[in-house]
Amino acid sequence: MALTAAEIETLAGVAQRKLMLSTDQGLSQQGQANSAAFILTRGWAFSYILLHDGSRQIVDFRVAGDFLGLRGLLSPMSDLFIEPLTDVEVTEFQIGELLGAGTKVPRLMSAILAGIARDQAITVEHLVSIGRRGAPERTAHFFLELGARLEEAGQGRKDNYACPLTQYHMADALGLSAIHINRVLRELREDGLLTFRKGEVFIDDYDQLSKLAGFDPGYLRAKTVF
Amino acid sequence: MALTAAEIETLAGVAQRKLMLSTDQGLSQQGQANSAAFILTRGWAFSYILLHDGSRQIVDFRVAGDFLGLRGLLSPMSDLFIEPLTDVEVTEFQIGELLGAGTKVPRLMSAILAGIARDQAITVEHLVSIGRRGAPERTAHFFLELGARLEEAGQGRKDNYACPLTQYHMADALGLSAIHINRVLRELREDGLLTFRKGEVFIDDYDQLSKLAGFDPGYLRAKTVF
DNA sequence: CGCCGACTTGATGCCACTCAAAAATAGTGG
DNA sequence: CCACTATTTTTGAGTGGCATCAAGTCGGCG
Repeated sequence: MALTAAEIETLAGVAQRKLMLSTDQGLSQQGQANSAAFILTRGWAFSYILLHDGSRQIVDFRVAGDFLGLRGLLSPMSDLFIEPLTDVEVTEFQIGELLGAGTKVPRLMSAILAGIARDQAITVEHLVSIGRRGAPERTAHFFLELGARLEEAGQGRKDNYACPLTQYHMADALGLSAIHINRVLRELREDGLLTFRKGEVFIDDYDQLSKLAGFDPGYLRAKTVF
Repeated sequence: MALTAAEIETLAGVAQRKLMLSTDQGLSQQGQANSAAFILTRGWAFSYILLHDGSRQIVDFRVAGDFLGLRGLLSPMSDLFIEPLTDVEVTEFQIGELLGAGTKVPRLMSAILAGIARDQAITVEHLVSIGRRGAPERTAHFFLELGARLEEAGQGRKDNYACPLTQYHMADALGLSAIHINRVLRELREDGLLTFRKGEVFIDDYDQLSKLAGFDPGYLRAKTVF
């Protein structure tokens, strides 16, 4: 988001410490205890909600550069859990300090708000997918979004990237059953659109897939206010 | 959210002008042109996304006290439209001024962020509903949330409130067809749980309905950071 | 009175779920 | 290195929830 050197220095003054976490260490409660949040610097994580009947809705997969646990600090008793999906590296910071720095450096606050707005836009797009797109379109859209985000984060190419998800993860993110995800993936593969194999995504026909999904990456861009 | 007199005065210094709008006047583009956003002070509005195939996903219904169009200012080319559902009264403000006031009065900034976090929590809850709840549970949850929000806004009781929605609105918000919404409403009515008639909602058995929906209003509360 | 939007109901069909189980892959300890 | 187990992927069969198509009812309004 192109901060100046001075702004990055301010941010560095806030950043607290790097943490390494592995798959079994949830980090939603962790942050809430000491009102800390995180920026994910390496690996994948995901945020989800657990329903009373045991089913799970994954809200988003988080990759390098994304905030983690911001909402938990602004909303009490957040039932939104966050878990690493791979081993991850996060940098922890105090929410108060970050916002304090933001008040001193308006452009920093603007960047924070832009990040929050982007997360909101992503959630809305997921809502649209689940609410109004059929299973193949939804699945296609999912992998296109991931590709765009990963490429932006320097984690691969938008049409070919490593992806540590199981089909159960995809199912819980897309509001489908894992079995049906499997069938949809096969269909997309046989149509020469997308291949998911052994933790790697190959988008075989980017244009056709984008057209199928109605994918427009506009919502992933954020705008600074000041 | 209990601001002090001084804080409210700061807010009043920001507030620009009251506008009256009727059903046919969209207000998403309106705000973006002059980087203004709104607080809805009377009436109902709704935000939605239009898909290429003409279908519509309603993201949220907005009632008195809610922000309108905040995201459009933080995210470029927002494809999120906002429209009045009834005649509405809004107070317009400049986003820059609001945030400027926020930097001077940290508790105000905290309140703004809490509002944003609440909106995010609401969107996530809709995502969960559409992704993992069946049609009756989803519909029940919808009316319970509306009731809670309206009661908080002083617009009725959580178990009995005026509701100017058509079944088409509900369908597009809940990811169902209007026809199926109709059947679900009948079912809920016949089970003595909820009655929707002529623009008014009666929740006949609040506890049973909450249990059916798995409704927990915790996510509607926001927390101040400072 | 005639029209139009919203609501209601019935019939039919498909998309995606569930149940069931085999095959492939990964992880583990001997 | 191999046997053993757990996890993930894959496929089949049957079912059901919700969509779509079709048509009729009700109420408001010009």
